[in-house]
Amino acid sequence: MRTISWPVNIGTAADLTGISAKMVRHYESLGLLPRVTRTDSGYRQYSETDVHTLHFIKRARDLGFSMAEIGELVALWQNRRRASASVKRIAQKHVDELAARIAAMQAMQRTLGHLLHHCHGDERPDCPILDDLSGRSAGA
Amino acid sequence: MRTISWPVNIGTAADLTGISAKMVRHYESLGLLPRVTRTDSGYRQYSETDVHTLHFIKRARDLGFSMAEIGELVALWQNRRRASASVKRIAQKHVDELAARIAAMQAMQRTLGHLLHHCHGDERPDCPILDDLSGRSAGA
DNA sequence: GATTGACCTTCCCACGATGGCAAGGTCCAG
DNA sequence: CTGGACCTTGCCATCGTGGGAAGGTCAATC
Repeated sequence: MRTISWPVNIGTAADLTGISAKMVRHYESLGLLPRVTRTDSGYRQYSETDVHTLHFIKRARDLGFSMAEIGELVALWQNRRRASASVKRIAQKHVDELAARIAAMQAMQRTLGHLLHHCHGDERPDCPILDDLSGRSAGA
Repeated sequence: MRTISWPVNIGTAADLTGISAKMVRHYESLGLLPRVTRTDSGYRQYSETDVHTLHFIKRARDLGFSMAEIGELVALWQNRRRASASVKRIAQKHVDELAARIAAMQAMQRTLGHLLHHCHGDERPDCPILDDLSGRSAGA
C-alpha cells in the first residue's frame, strides 16, 4: 500500500487498472475517457478520477459490455440527472444477448457431446463426427 | 428438386451450401478446398465433390469450429488412413473451449442478473449497476 | 555533463470471420 | 448487339487486442 503521487503516467495508470497502456490510449481515442491532460512534452497525465474511470471501464469489459455500451454507461455514470431505467435497459439488453449466445454455444456443445460419445477415438478411421459433418444424419 | 448441371459457378455453389460466394473464395484462399478448376475465362467451377466439401465446412462452422480446425478436419475427412482419435482430439478440445467460454459468460450473466434484480429501473439516478461498475462492492 | 535504460509518443500491421463496394471482364437471353 | 446478371480481383470496415518500429523524454548513475 504505497502512496502514489498524482497525476500518474499512462504506464502507472495501466498497472493500477489492469488495462494495457495500449488499450488505455485506444479507449481515449474512442472517447470513453472525458479528457486527458498532457505535460509540456506530451505525456498523458492521469488523475485519480481518470483512474477511477478506467477501473469502471475495466469492470464493464469484464462483464462483457461492448465498447459502445461502455461509452453509454460511462456517460450515464457521470450524469447525475440520469434515470436508472436507462442503465437497466442497457444491462438487460446485454444479458439477453449473453443468454442467446450461451444458448447457441450450448446447442453446439450438446451436438458435439453426442458425437464425441459415439466416437471410438482409436486408430481406426471410422468416425461419427466426420460422418455428421459430411452430411449423413444431421446430428441431434 | 431440380436437376443441376455440373459443374456449377460460385453463385450456385453458394446457394446450394448457404455460404456466401465471398466466403467460398475466402475458404479457398485459406486452403480449405483442395483444388478449384477454372474455365478459360477464369470462372471457378465447382463439382459435386466440391459442393460436398463446402457443406462439410458449413456444418463445421455451424458447430463453432475455427477455420484452422476445419482445415484439419477436412484433411482428416479426406484421408482414409486417418485415426478417429485425431478427429476426437480436435472435437474434444473444441468442446472444452466451448465449456470455458460458456462458463465465463454464465458468470457475467449471474452477476448482471443480481444487479438487474436490484435496479429500480425508474426515473431516479440511483443504480446498483453503476455502483458495482464504479467499484463499490465487487459484485457477487 | 553525458550516457543509459526505462518510459513515453504516434503510426502501421496483424488476428478471425465476415460484409461491402468498386472497377472491370464474361455469359446468355432477348 | 445490348442489357443485366453473373463473375473476377482488390481494398476497406468491423471488434478488441497485441506487436513492433521510429523517435522523443526523463531520471539516475557515472
